[in-house]
Amino acid sequence: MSLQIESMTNQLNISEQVCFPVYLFAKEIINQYRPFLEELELTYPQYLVMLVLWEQETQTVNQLGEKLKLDSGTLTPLLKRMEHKAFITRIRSTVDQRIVNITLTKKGKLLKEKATCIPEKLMQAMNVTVEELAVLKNIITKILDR
Amino acid sequence: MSLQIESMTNQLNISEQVCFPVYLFAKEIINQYRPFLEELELTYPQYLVMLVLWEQETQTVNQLGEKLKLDSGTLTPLLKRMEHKAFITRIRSTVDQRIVNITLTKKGKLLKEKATCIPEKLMQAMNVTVEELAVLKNIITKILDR
DNA sequence: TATAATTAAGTTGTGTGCAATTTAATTGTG
DNA sequence: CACAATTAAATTGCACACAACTTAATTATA
Repeated sequence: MSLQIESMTNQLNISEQVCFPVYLFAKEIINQYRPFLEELELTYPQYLVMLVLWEQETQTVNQLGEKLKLDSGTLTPLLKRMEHKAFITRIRSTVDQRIVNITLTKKGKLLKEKATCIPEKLMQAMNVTVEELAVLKNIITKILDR
Repeated sequence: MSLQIESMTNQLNISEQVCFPVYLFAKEIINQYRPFLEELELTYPQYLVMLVLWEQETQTVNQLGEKLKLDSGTLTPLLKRMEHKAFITRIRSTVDQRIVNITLTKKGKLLKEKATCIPEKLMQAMNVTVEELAVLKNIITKILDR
């Protein structure tokens, strides 16, 4: 009895933790994206880079890193792989030789069309409603913006 | 004007996506845990293993994998690192030689005390309320349980 | 009871993610 | 102008995460 009570009120009980479901949820989202993104030859982080570039086709490594919260240690090899797949070009700025400009190729721009259906497909695959997503996004962005 | 409207209604606009904040949030949680877990010589996934083992001190690799949604490709090297730090033992079952039993060492059990304050510290570090966490957990577990 | 099927871990290979450091270029200051 | 400080990427090293495969052991079945 006392054992059960201890277990039920234990802060370290994994079922009580919020961080664990968030961790599982983030992994599950990436796993649900995988089959759709494989058709585009993209991983999830690479897809995020494409999302940012589809909004503005040329950006520095730094700008991408700020928007995606990734450092050059992650981005440099990731961008090299994307360059190898011919979705982007990596061209060092002539004005400031420290800066590398990342630009969408024609192939990269064309990929946007094939990607438009993905958010819809993912919602269906995960069986979530717009309302649930709205509440989630609302709480999470509120916390992250602090 | 039409460009602005296009941008505002574009499903691929990263600011419209829910998956991106979830991805950022999960990373942020791990980053907030890092300094507290470093004091215990644990990474976040290793901490999750400890949470599960603190509830039941002996479990197979399979059982851990099911609870944490990790496969042996992730768990085997992770558990070897935890064994090396003497938090657990890895002993192959004599009844079924395929099975490896993971058991907390004394050092591993003692670590629980030092960990009790972590959930509280994390809530303060991330500046979140119990209510926000409850709503988050409620929605996420509902989606994951489908 | 042989042998096929299944199961549990482990291995290999690829791709993040981040800390710490390095390299090269630019900017700031005496 | 010289030199220190700063900045942008790249590099190195370590730890996941997962797909695909292998190995060894157990179970099921003809």
